[in-house]
Amino acid sequence: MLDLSLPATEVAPQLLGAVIRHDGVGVRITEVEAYMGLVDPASHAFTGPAGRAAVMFGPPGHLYVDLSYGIHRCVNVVCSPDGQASGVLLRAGEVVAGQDLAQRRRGPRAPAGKLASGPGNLGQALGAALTDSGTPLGLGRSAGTPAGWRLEPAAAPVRWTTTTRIGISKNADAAWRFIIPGDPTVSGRRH
DNA sequence: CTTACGATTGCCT
DNA sequence: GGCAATCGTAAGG
Repeated sequence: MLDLSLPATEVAPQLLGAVIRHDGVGVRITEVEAYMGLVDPASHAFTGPAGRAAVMFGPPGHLYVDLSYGIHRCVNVVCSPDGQASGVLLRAGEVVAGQDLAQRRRGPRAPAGKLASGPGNLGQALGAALTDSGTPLGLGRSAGTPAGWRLEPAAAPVRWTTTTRIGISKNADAAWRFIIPGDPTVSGRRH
């Protein structure tokens, strides 16, 4: 049973194999990272609830979308109870619905099998915008609502392993990256 | 108000 | 393997 009010390090492995859907595209998640708020210098919430990180301190089950390097939209799932901040960054996945739309968003040169590999690419494939930050994430299999954000928990637990996180300089030793080993859509180093 | 800096990507050598 | 692109924040004057 998926409980987003748990700390991100607990939630992260449970998101592997889950499917996130938005605006016509569905992605089966294969790579995530946990960010632990006030106790994690690498987290955007490390400096407190001001500014962009405010949503991270809000209730769990909402989105936190961040602009990276001026270009890329990174999609996070807010975890921990209201008032506490932690979140799971979705880094990569396999497009399982809306292939054509995802390909159009990523451009004709993007490899068809890696439309959502890498945090920026995943955000682009899903059509994530900065204004989606703070949006509630619908939980469970979509009954009929085609629009909006939905998260379908994994049907069965998947095998996973941990590594250190990618592209950060602070708290770089924490093994808070979770991947499905051997999956071809995982970005960057595979261990 | 001004400046420096990324939870990255893709093109170049 | 190296590096430029690009813009919302956060930090500093």
